Amino acid sequence: MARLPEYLRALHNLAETGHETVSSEGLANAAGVNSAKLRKDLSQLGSYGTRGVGYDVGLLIDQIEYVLGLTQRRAVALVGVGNLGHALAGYDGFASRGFRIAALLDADQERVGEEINGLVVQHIDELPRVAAEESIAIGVIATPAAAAQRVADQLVAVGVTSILNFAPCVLSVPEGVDVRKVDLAIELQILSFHEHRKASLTALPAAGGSALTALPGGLAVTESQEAIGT
Amino acid sequence: MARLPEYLRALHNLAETGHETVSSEGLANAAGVNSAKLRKDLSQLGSYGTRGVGYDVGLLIDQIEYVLGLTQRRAVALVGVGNLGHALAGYDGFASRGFRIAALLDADQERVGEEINGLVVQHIDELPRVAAEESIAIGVIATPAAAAQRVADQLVAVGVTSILNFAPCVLSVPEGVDVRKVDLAIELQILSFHEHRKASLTALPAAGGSALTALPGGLAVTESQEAIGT
DNA sequence: AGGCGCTTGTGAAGACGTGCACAAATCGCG
DNA sequence: CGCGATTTGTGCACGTCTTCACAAGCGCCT
Ligand SMILES: NC(=O)c1ccc[n+]([C@@H]2O[C@H](COP(=O)([O-])OP(=O)(O)OC[C@H]3O[C@@H](n4cnc5c(N)ncnc54)[C@H](O)[C@@H]3O)[C@@H](O)[C@H]2O)c1
Ligand SMILES: NC(=O)c1ccc[n+]([C@@H]2O[C@H](COP(=O)([O-])OP(=O)(O)OC[C@H]3O[C@@H](n4cnc5c(N)ncnc54)[C@H](O)[C@@H]3O)[C@@H](O)[C@H]2O)c1
Repeated sequence: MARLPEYLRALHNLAETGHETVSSEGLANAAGVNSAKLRKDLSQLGSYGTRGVGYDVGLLIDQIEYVLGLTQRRAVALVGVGNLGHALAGYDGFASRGFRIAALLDADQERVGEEINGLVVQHIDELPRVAAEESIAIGVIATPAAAAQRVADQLVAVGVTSILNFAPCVLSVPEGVDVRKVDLAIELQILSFHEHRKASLTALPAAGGSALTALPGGLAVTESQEAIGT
Repeated sequence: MARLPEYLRALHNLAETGHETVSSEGLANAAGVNSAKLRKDLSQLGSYGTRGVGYDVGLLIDQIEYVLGLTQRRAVALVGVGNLGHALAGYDGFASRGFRIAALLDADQERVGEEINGLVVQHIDELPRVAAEESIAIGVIATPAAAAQRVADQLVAVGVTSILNFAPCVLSVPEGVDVRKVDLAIELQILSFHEHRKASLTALPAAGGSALTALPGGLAVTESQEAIGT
């Protein structure tokens, strides 16, 4: 389930604020989901809370971290140390959430040798050696779109089976390799769509427009968070 | 539909490579989705292709851009010009996809006055004035999680109804305000989950483990892209 | 003009996710 | 020890999304 990491983050927050147990409703609130959904997710997971009491925060954290495979600190290789790559390399949120940036790689000789956050940028051709030394589990692509497919192929070639792609393009990978994409422009465009929809609704409260102007009203967008509490 | 932006990007690619028309199958491939799904999405949209030929690329781009509300170049305010904020401010992919970064805001006096990409960082207290001047449509939050809710409140107070949040926390906003969240650690954790699942499957090909080790096999994660072609 | 191949648009079936509502279980307290 | 308050786990129904499959439509070639 894609919501498990969200629960995990909320649980860590709760643990830091001293809570030892939490009810499904409390955790659901903290994670921004329905309590029934949360209970169903957690029951799928096999972990058990105590009826009448709730869930043991520490136990649940361990359970979720186990299922997510976070018991081992996975090594991440970051390819493309440009504008975005720098920000990612300097981000401490990875380390605190179960990951270790094990290598920074770039094709630009100008960048090779640069040190960021205690790591030295290496040339992309070093990838096979680095992968062997560090047993890279996840590859992050932060290169321009034109280079992304090639980098993906290189990552796959050295045995990486999970890729996080920031370049705005679709990657072709062999079966068994997982790709997740983050595209900021797409996120903005989805927001823009909602803006447009909202504008159309207020401007034309009682239908009337052409098929085109009336259209945006009925479309749905998933994965969004709208209007949670106040 | 959340897939429209993906189609749009693929269409722009096709337009640049000289294609004038495209079949649903061709576009579906380029966007990494099923062709039937794509046709259904496009028919929902009301735009029409020509049977036996396909879709007119230029026309379809116009249609989708209209529905997404990209005919007007929306103004974006970026709050939190730190590690990540710098990368975003320096990113040219926004401008080319229908957006204009209209303001950079930060609470740190040290950062106020700094110029990035032709824009000067202003103090967050200037937000009301900036919003009035630039008619901000979308707010991007790139501050630490602890400040995110406060910033969101400030954005809402000046009339922003769409927020893109990079801070790892859930935001409470009034009804009618849309929030989308991007959390890189969550993306990595989902990949880690898949790694774990794959490892469990190869290690225990014929069941046998405890309930816990057997569990990761049956869980699904949406929004991912797995094994598309080769 | 007619037929043929190709492509769209869509009906229907199935899979999937969501949320309600309630029984079962546990704890605390009298 | 028993009862009530509380909370989990889940059966069920409903709506949505996905995919297949095919009829209808269009253009081209003869
Ligand atoms: N900067 C952002 O905020 C941002 C936001 C969203 C998406 N993106 C996307 O992220 C990607 C990177 O953006 P950026 O702003 O950092 O670009 P950038 O040009 O600053 O950095 C790209 C880096 O990749 C390196 N590179 C190029 N080809 C390579 C190869 N074959 N192997 C290894 N390294 C290679 C370059 O040397 C450069 O250092 C782009 O696809 C962009 O669309 C960036
Ligand atoms: N750097 C990354 O690659 C990365 C990746 C994923 C998520 N994030 C998240 O993005 C956020 C920012 O990360 P960062 O690395 O840029 O942090 P950062 O500390 O480098 O930058 C945060 C900036 O926000 C400013 N700020 C703080 N409070 C503010 C307020 N109330 N109003 C306006 N500005 C305020 C600070 O002055 C600072 O400039 C964090 O929540 C982080 O978890 C960052």
